Amino acid sequence: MPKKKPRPKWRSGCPLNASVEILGDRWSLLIIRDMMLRGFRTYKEFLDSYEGIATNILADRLRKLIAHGIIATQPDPSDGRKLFYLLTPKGLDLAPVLTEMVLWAAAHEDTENQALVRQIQKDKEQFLAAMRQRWAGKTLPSS
Amino acid sequence: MPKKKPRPKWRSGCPLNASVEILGDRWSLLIIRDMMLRGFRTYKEFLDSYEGIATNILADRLRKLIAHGIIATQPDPSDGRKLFYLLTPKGLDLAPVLTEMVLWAAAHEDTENQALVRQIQKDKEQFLAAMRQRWAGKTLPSS
DNA sequence: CATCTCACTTGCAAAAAGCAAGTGAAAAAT
DNA sequence: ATTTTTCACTTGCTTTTTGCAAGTGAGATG
Repeated sequence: MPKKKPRPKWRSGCPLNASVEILGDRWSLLIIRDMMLRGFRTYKEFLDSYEGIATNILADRLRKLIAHGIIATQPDPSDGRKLFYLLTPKGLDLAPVLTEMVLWAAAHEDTENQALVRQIQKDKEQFLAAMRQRWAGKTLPSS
Repeated sequence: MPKKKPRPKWRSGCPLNASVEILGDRWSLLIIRDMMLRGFRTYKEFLDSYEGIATNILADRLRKLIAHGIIATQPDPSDGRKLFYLLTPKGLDLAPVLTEMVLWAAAHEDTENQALVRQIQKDKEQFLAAMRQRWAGKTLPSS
């Protein structure tokens, strides 16, 4: 039988490079933020998010995040038009990355949402534990 | 007197968005990795790094990192052609971000450099402390 | 003093991002 | 029941960014 993983062929084997190739653009992490911290689940919610992603870019990023096993979809049982996008365990594991990026920007740039920032600063580990708790039993398998 | 900060005008005030606007591309964090973990300091070293950044993109990213106060330059006293690029304290503060991105990719993708990964996994805090130690007295002020 | 190295710049093609408008299936309103 | 609205997209087009190849000028090296 053929290979299961036909080599995603990264530019290099460096783990940081892999992260950058998957997440290194101006939108992917914001979509994950909206899911993880704001509880957004539908296309429309992401589209209406404050930064204003274009609809074709959103569709593309959702496709790529699904392809990378970071998010997955579930039909809304009560509305045949709607699709729920939810994190996979791999996607939830991005919480520490987002957390550190929030702390870095809060420390060095003029940003808002100081409530969240102080909560993280107060106890990072318990913030992450709470996040995992919020998502317990809600993540989806990656396809 | 005029305002010191004439509003960098982010897409939003969210700290994660600020991080993404500054670092969200396919090269910036790799340059910082090369400086932080590999001790690269010159244009040529970055240019010859494995992933193969194009020279015009490298020049552009270095300019932007300087503009954001993440790196700064210092002339080589023993060679008038050479310029040393070094991290500022703000740049060094990206260590936790890089660290978490390395751990995430190592956990979920097929990557190399398991020696580094295991070192980080064994004791993240002492890894970061060692990094700060390595850079103690070597960071530059941001212009 | 000719050649080489270093840190870039320039010009152009290709790829990606951004914008506006459109589509089809399903739900809601009339 | 039929029109209208909502939802999750797609399509077409323009602008911006990326990538590649070649070139430049100041400074070092042989």
